[in-house]
Amino acid sequence: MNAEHSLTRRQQEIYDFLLQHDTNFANPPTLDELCQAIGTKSRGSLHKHIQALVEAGLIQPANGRQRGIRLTENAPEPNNLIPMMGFIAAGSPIEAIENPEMMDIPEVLKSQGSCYILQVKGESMIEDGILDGDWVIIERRSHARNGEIVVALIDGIDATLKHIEQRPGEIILHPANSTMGSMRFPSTQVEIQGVLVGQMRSYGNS
Amino acid sequence: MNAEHSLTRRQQEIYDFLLQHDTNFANPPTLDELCQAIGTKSRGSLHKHIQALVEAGLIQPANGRQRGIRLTENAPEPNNLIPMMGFIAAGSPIEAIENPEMMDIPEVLKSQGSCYILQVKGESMIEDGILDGDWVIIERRSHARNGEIVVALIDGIDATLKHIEQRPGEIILHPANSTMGSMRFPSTQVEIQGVLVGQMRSYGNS
DNA sequence: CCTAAAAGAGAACTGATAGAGAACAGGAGG
DNA sequence: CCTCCTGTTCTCTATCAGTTCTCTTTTAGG
Repeated sequence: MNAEHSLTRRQQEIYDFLLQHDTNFANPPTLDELCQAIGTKSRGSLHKHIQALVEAGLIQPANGRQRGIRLTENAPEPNNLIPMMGFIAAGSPIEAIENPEMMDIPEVLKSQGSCYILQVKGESMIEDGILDGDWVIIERRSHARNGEIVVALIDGIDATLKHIEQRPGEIILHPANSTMGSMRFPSTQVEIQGVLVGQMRSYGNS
Repeated sequence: MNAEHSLTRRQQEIYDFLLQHDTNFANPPTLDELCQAIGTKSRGSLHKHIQALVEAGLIQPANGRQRGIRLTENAPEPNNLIPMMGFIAAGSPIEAIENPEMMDIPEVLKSQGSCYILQVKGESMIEDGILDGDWVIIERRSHARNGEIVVALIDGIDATLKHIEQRPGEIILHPANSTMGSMRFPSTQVEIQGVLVGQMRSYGNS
């Protein structure tokens, strides 16, 4: 976005310290604490460096109310908002929602890639602890490793959530429900739409 | 309407004290008692902090009749950040974490009340789709309806996640694992610490 | 050697937080 | 009635943290 604001020696030093401090302590350091840690006696001088880092977008500008020097990354959750796209049931098209609601997802439940949410209908994955009504977080991907749980599109119409087993020329989809059988298709007939990376369930608030 | 919901250092300190006091004593503390506990000499100053906490919705506004500083029933956590408090395994104390990490939870996974997160160890609830390593969101509550899944504290030591069945004078805890049996205790021996309201699982990033 | 950028020291200012203490109101109880 | 307890409101300071400023020292490059 902006020009390459290369950091000076001291700026880099301060930024590194903040990164380290961030992982070790709950509260961001104050200017005075920074002075002591970095080894300088003047708040004023240090503040000049802080300003440079703020302009570089690495540090959150002070807000009056909140104290401490805090990195931009952890303060306002950037956007972990991912869309709730619809419902998925074994053997029917994904029931899309016209106006996707965004949900704020904790970091650990999503992957690096582009994700979306589907709500599960049916019990085909019940033995893996995926129940009717659960939300699943899907990473948009067209390939998967064997054994992963994928959203598979069959004949361009039916979408289903299953374990995948890819063999030469064919793809086998395994449910996690001993009352159901596996399904076998020519590779050309199945398209991987995404891979399961997270799951959520709400109790009682229906 | 809403102020910045971030508490100041002192406000947090006072709120923490009240939470702790709440679990140890029957009656809420008076302003003077609070002064002594927190370590300040002025009721007036302390009252300013109390007002801030009232505005944040964490403390009940005074009602004339009732004396004492009392917490709001089911006070909401400020924003949607709720703390990851530790691990829960059937039949051992909750393994607390010294520095609770906050997780940003989607609205649907939590309840109105004060919540926290535990990570499940073991397979005692596997048939309800609660697997080893899952995160569960617990609402702080001391009562439950029969059939709900609760965090139950047995003899003040062992914590466990089970279905609860309350009968006159006794409490039965049911696992969701057909290889395990139910456990039966006198009511006095079991304390409900919270009720399961949500659940999360991460695939593959482990 | 000279110059400009980077870094440091220190003083002064601003606003938010915090504490002390005085004064007031309203109920409980002797 | 008066007095204690408790919550409330108020003013006056003190302290802390971030900001801004000026002046000097160090460092790097031509």
